[in-house]
Amino acid sequence: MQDSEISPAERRRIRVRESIIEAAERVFASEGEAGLSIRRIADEIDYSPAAIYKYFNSKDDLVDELKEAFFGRLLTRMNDIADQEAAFDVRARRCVSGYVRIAIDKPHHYAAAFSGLSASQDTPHDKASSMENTNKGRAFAVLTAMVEEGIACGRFRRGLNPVDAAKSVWVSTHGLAMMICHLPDFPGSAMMPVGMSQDAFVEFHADLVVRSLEAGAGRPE
Amino acid sequence: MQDSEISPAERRRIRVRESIIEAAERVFASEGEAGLSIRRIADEIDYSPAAIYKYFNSKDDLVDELKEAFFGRLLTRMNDIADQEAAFDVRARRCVSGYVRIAIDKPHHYAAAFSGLSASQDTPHDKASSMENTNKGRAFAVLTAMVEEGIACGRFRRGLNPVDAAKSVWVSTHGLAMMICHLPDFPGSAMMPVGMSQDAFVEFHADLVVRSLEAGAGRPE
DNA sequence: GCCGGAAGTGAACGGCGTTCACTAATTGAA
DNA sequence: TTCAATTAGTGAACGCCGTTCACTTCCGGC
Repeated sequence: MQDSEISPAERRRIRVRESIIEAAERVFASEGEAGLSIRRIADEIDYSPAAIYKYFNSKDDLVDELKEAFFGRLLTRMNDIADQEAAFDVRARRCVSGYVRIAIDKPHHYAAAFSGLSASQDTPHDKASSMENTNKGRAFAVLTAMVEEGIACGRFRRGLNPVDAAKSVWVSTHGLAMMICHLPDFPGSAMMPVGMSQDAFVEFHADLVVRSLEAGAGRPE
Repeated sequence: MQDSEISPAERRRIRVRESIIEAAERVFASEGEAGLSIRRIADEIDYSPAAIYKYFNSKDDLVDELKEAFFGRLLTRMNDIADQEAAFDVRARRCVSGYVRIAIDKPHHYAAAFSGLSASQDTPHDKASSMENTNKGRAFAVLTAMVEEGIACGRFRRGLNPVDAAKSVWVSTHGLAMMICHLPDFPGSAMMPVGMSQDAFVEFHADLVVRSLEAGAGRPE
């Protein structure tokens, strides 16, 4: 709370640390993980490469911090959507399309955030630590709550396990996000007459994803 | 047709080329794109690194060939499923779960096959070349045909554009495949009581994906 | 037997992450 | 104010990487 508590030395340290992250973020956003090197960051902030290691243990640690920050922004967006005053169907579809739009905004970030498979490897899910404490986990919780609301209000099928259903929704949404990250002009990159615009396809897909949970006379359970 | 047409020299060349691909495939499957280096392949086949460049213009070219071969196997699998004699619903769901199972078999291959964004960058979709001629494109065509059959036989909503609907299905399937590639124990890596087994979740997701296209009294169009 | 082209090589270039011995600066205590 | 101890920052190096190039060696056609 009181800034007087922290010394000038600490303040300087924080400033430098943040300048590293800023530089990394800048390079990352424009050139992706491939274009991001310790030496490049060092150039950007006029330090020697070795200096970075006084602030981060490894490049992976640094990149992990970028990812977690990205999930933080994603979480904020998800919460914003969940808190909107709108019909349930609208909010539900916006959960999907809003999520995808974040990937469209920062494709390099999104793709990278889901690339590493180390997180659950080094600590093989020792407690319930893998989720719950991360922004990724919290964003998923927003989705689960949305599904629960849908079941409670009768829009979604009773008997659906909210966690599993939320996973399925997440996965379907993730798929579109990834596809757009890797094939930047995705709807249009497959097949001939281009079909819809990207925006229209995102809405279309969001509709289908929500539909997959809806109660209907088609077939029950 | 006649083997006598090709000279011993050509035959040797082909043998070496294939030994390179074999070695690459081996390393790739076990250690992923990160563990695959020209020097490593050279070690594996007892050649110098420079020798590889007599057979491939670049590492990217080599990797592209691995990817295309992978899509070839995926296409075979998709065709097998489409040709099965089974109720439409069963085949439709198997399209999804079978696709995902390939990603489970060869996660490194699957993830890598969708990582690069170069393919549509260098030739910015000059003709209709980006698809149609690739195994990826042909696999997608199988999916589109499946959707068309569903519409024709009344299981899927009339008015659905088959290409767009197939894209949505593909994307949802791709999402699960990717998730499993990156978080190897995916269903279970999110939230507490683990829920279903991976197999069960794949089937569950396949069902939801197919449902999203189904005709039902819920809401029309 | 000879020659041209292909196959294969070793050394090098520039870039990468990372480490380490080192200097320069800052701080807290005497 | 001075001095020791801690910290920030550096330059050079190590071992990787993809790629190139001059070079030798080998093989097939004359």
